[in-house]
Amino acid sequence: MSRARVILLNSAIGPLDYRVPHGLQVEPGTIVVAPLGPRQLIGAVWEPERLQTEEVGDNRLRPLIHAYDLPPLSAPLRRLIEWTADYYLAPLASVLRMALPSSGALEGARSITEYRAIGRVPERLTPQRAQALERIGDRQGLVSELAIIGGVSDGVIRGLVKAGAIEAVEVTIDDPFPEPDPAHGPPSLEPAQAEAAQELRDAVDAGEFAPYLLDGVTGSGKTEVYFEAIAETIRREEQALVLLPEIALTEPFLKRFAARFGCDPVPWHSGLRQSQRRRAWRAIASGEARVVVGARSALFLPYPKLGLIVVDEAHEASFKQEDGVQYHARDVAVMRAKLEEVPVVLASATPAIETRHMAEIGTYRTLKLPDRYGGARLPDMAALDMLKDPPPRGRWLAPALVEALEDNLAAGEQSLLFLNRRGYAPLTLCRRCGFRFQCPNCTAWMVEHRFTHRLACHHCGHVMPAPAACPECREEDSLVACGPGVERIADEVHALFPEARTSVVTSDTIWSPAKAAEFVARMEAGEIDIVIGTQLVTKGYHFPNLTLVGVVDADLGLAGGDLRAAERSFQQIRQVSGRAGRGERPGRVLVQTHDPSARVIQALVGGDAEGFYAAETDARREAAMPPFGRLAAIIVSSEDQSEANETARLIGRAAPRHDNMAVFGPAPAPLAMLRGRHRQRLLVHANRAVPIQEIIRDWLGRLQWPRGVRVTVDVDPYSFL
DNA sequence: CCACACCCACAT
DNA sequence: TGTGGGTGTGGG
Repeated sequence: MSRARVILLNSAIGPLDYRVPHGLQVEPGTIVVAPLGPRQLIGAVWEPERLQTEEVGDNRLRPLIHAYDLPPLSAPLRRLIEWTADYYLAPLASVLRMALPSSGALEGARSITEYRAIGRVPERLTPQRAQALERIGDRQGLVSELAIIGGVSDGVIRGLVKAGAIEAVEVTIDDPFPEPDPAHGPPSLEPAQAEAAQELRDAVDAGEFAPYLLDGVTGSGKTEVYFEAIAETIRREEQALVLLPEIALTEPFLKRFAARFGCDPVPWHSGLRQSQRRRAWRAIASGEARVVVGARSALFLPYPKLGLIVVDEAHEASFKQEDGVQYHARDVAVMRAKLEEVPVVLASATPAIETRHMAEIGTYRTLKLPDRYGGARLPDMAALDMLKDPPPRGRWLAPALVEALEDNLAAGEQSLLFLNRRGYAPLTLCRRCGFRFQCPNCTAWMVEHRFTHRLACHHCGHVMPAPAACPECREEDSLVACGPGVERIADEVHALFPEARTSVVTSDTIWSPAKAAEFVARMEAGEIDIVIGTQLVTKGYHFPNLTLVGVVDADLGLAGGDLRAAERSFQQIRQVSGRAGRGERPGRVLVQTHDPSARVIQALVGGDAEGFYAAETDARREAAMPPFGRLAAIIVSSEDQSEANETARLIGRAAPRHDNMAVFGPAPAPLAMLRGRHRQRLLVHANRAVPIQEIIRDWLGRLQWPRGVRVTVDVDPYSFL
């Protein structure tokens, strides 16, 4: 009897064995439907020797219900799914789910039935029938369409179908994607670019695992370089995958892609509609989709002929998934490239310390683009001391920055103010009784959004109408906004320059590629003088007339003091600075800070990236922090605070002792309550050589806790909330 | 995870 | 005796 071991799309149960009924063809990777109790679940057939299960006798096996007529998940993808589940301590089913589309796409491509005459005259040729056949000729369409063309009723057409004069044709409505043309818009590359492009083309041709760090300052033309590797991949009729950190970035990418290759690539992101998702998934799985550009989730799709992976803006923290399977797309991309035996390019102007380290020890090859493209110069940077030369009370822009904005307006050039804080004000309090608006579900203040007249929690999405009176002391007009958000800066700009045309760019205003496109178009048409934006505007965009960048609060990212705070601030301010002076006119960057002597600020202003990175890297090495050591966070959460605390203590007490490993906590997580759940955290810190996944799996696997308590492990955590 | 059996508390 | 909610368990 033929058996199959199946991973079901149900993260609570392990692999199960099924009987393969006669006539069903399955092999590892085949996507199947299997019965589970009274239900039917989708799953994937796996190599039995790679999965442990309790042995079950033949007599207890139920038969598989269906095998989809789709290419099986390839062996490299199966290994990637296993590796990801293993490394990030996630259920196999959860990782498998990322490789499969929602069930709709598994059914055949959507099709409709059209009809056309086959040129045979029916036995009974009535005048109506003759007229219809005459007029229809060799045209094809729905019954109703043919009836209109033929000038007859639907019934006549149906009669002709029955009489065998017209036949049914199944037509898929999933149009094929256009083929990008590598010869469409050949680039003009500068010598350093051409050299890097050649090396990448060679790597694509070699068809081996080869990780690259493509390191070039903002505006140095990294995209053009990896486009040449993509062109080579297309020529070889293989597939290329480009990962971008946010969908807001796809817009400028798509434009440049279309200019180079004559059409759009296949997009993959969370904003796709069901039908688009199905069409894209099927095109990818069939190999028809040549170039896919997507968010992290595109990484697990079943490319049958993958030839190249590019991770653009590879330093971006948003590549780390923070819910569900907490994987880092940059790292998984490298692993996929290794398993698929293809090159992978990590492109960044501000590579992460982890990535730089891999390059330094020679694991990654570095391709450096030292200069800006077309002779454009990096912007001049200066720090503004907010203690020495502060803005007036209730304002946030220092006089020197206001002056610079004024000059830029007069010169007809565009400016950008960067503040990584959405909304109007991060905190609202009552002047009379001191009441502060807190989220009922989270340890967080409610953020005022003046555009929508609401208070919102940025962690759980809880909203309330902006109140007129204090809910505590009932005093009216006693509520004051504390601190600035981008909306408040926009207000200040309006007050200072009533004639200036402004645009606030945050995830509240740019929530779709279409919105991003609209913003880009308005910028390029010169319809915006001053952009006020969050980190959404720090990357990817290229506006030649943008010559001034003001960083409203350079100290913001340094608060909290987590492992990567300084690095992140440096990257963010560097990236946003990179928006200035990308055309012929030079750019200028003014950085507002309360501590101009801070290392980050000094490095930014002095342009000493190398010195900054060297110092940060030394500090990490000293403290045995990543990449020199390993971290994992264990988050225990429950709606019941004492259950969460109890379980966290239980886990803490059971902590195994190992050389070169330490367990800290439990302690309340920095976000002690999130979405109504109380959270405790333990932190595991170990030497690089310690197999922490294995240790944590054993450790937690021995313990039990009440239902309702969730224990999640974040391997290589990025967020320390 | 989901469906279902089981048990107990409380209403009828 | 009936019903509903909480709890525990099996699912191949």
